[in-house]
Amino acid sequence: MPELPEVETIKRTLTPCLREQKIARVEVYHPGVIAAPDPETFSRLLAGRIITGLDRRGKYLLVHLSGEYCLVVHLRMTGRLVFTEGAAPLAPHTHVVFSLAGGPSLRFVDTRRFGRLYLAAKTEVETLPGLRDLGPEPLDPAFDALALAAILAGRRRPIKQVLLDQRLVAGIGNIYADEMLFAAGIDPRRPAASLNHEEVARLRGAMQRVLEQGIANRGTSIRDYVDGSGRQGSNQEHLQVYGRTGRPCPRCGQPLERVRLGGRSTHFCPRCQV
DNA sequence: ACAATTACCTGTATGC
DNA sequence: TGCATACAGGTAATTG
Repeated sequence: MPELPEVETIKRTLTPCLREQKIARVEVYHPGVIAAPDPETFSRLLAGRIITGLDRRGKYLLVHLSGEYCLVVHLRMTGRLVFTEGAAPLAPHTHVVFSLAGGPSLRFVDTRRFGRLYLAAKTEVETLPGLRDLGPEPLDPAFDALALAAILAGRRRPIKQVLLDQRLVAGIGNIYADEMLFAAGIDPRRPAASLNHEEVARLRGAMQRVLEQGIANRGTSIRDYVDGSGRQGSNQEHLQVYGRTGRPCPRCGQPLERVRLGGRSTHFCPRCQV
């Protein structure tokens, strides 16, 4: 599922394909995926604009456009944004096609249709529902142990649920949350505020290492994720605990366990994570 | 203020 | 083979 490293990889693979390209025409095959404005206005306002650059904020992809507009995309679980040369047939579940001048296209494909697209003036991007309350970027140099400590202070919720709360930290999903807690040797069920200074510092280091490794491996492809060129990542080959229930812990050999935490499956080593 | 639950969707795996 | 069911999980809305 597209979490921070996957969206970052999509941003990096799409940027050279899309920069300075002109959107000639936009076809919406499933209006439900357009969050705002209404699909007709969405298509009309996009046609003729130049893509000036791409950005990422949490799990959101921002496509900057001429005329001070911005296309905002959230892929949720199964969404894909793929650059396609020429007139290849549409993949199943293709909901929006952005035809670029000269023949190529950018296609939004999403089997479960959870993903959403917004078109907004640049000035209102920060005020969109999902972006307004987004927490800090965990890979920002300013996100140090002190910043993490301030986020955890006073919170009795399990540490994993805090890591998944986009209002507190941006971009972490179920896979990377499990991996970073294993890397830090911390039990995902621990109340967030129960971590001592040393554990907070360790977790912060693990968060950055695990996310950087995900990016270096071009994302985790378990089911649906592919980058902007349609290629799979390789980070699934490096997962230590996610999806490995019952297999030996890579550190101590104890069988890995799975529990449900806040409705989400949570993978951990009962011996290494305390 | 916080926590738990449900809705949104469909493909895949499993059990009978 | 066919059918029912569980499960995957990001976010918003709802309920407690």
